[in-house]
Amino acid sequence: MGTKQQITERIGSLLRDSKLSVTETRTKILELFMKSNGALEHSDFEKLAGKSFDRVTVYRTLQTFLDKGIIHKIPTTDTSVRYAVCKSECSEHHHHDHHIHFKCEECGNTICLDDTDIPQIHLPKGYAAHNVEVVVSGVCKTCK
Amino acid sequence: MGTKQQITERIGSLLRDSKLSVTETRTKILELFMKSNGALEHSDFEKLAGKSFDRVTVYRTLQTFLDKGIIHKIPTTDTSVRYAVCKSECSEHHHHDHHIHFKCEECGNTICLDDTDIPQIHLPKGYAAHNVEVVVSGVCKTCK
DNA sequence: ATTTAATTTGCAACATTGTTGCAAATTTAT
DNA sequence: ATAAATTTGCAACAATGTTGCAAATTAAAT
Repeated sequence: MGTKQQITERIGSLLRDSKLSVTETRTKILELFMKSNGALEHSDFEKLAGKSFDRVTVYRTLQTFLDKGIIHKIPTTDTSVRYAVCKSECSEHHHHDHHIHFKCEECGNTICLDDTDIPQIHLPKGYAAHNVEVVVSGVCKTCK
Repeated sequence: MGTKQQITERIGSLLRDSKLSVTETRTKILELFMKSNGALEHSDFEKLAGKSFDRVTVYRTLQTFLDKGIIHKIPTTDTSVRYAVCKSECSEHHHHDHHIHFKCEECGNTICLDDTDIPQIHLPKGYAAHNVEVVVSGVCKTCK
């Protein structure tokens, strides 16, 4: 993972690569993503960081990160929107974050399974598939 | 599909089978589900039915239908919650609504693909899968 | 068919979540 | 160091979801 210093530097590069100003809020939000080993939703930022930044700023920051391909959304069956950081190969125009997601029913954590194959889906005649989203729920490694 | 009379009768049976009172609101909401050939979200009911019933009643009715296994939720990457009617074999305790979902990027419609196989996912060691949700997006039959 | 009991509905009030405009503060470029 | 551009926080608002309770509707019992 590296020292705090190193992490901050890595986040700085990530932001500069995406042509974004390196601000305190953006750095802190990315730090929270890196610390948590799972997906985060909006309300988590308030819980994790208290009132250190404004709700509006969080919304705007997450939207910016989405636009730049730094994070991606994970489908849910409730009203919450969950986000996770993309792998380094992702960019604004080219996403390599095709992977399945796993939600643990015990700890509630959602993680990206990068090394698990995305299945081939054999659709009925006449349908064209552009994207396949898979969310598996069950019990994760650590909760077992 | 049958006459309006027949549909109303079928909905009545469905509700009675689930041990629910047959009310105007419930009947009308189920009618809307049957008419639409796709998933519906909360706001659709206000659009489709105007102010014929209260927002609160719609929320409560959808929750009741979920509890009884009459409808199920479909995962999305936004804050909306989409619902679709379950097949007849579903009940409060035993759900057979395991199927994948397809969202058309053209018409925005989400449908259940009942005859498409749910893929086997080979998870990393230590993970146990209880449920697999698949949402495919692309272009549907009619929009092609 | 009436009456009674149980359930459902609609209203009001509130809580949570997400959005927009704009001035102040911060960051980047000169 | 200064100017330009961007980002942030505040206020105000809009949309979405929840709860308690009285009135209305539905189901059950006579």
